[in-house]
Amino acid sequence: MPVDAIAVLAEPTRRRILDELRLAERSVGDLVATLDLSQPAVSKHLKVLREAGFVSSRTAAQHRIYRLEPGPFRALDAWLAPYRRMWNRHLDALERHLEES
Amino acid sequence: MPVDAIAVLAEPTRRRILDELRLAERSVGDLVATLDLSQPAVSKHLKVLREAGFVSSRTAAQHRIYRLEPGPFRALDAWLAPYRRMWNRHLDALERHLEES
DNA sequence: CAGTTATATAACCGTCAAGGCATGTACGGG
DNA sequence: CCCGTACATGCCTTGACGGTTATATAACTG
Repeated sequence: MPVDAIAVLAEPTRRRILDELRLAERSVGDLVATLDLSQPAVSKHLKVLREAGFVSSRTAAQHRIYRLEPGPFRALDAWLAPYRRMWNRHLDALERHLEES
Repeated sequence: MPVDAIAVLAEPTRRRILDELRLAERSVGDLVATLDLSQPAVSKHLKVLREAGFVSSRTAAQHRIYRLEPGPFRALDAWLAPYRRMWNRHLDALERHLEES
């Protein structure tokens, strides 16, 4: 991975942007309006998200439309997988315990 | 959530600690040895992980044994869920495309 | 209970990243 | 073409965070 996907997600504002984009594509201006943040700040976060592969942009007239890209989310899911196995073991143990009682 | 679980995971050293603990419980000294980091640094990371619920500790003689706790991992998985739906839609679209060809 | 081992905390420092303002750039409309 | 709109970039300040050294606390050991 070129940049650290999890570190990118650590920023709450960036997660808010992703939540917005999960619902629909958005222009930068749209995001500025809904996030109540300065336009440069939003653009900078979008740059970080873009370089980490979380979003892509296309130019539509004088607007830039941003959309989600699934790749890094899948990478995060893959990172989580071994831990998921762990908590499934916990669940199994709990089930066995419940069956015994 | 009291603390931001994703921000806690943003630190590479903390992820290394979690990777170690995924394999087995470890004392602080064990972690210091395998991570090649000062003992205070490790203790501070463990404190952050503890307060975020990623690990718990028990006292065994003069050692403190740390172990993973699944809770925050499950929370992260839950956060990821709506995005997982998104990339599954992508997969569905890809499958339809392949069927058509 | 004095010394030693294992871990936690304190104080300090350097770095880095997020935000604001000012400015640059690109694109369209008149 | 030139102006206005939409967005990006540069610069600066500030606050949060990770690391180190030094010190405090806790628990076993003889």
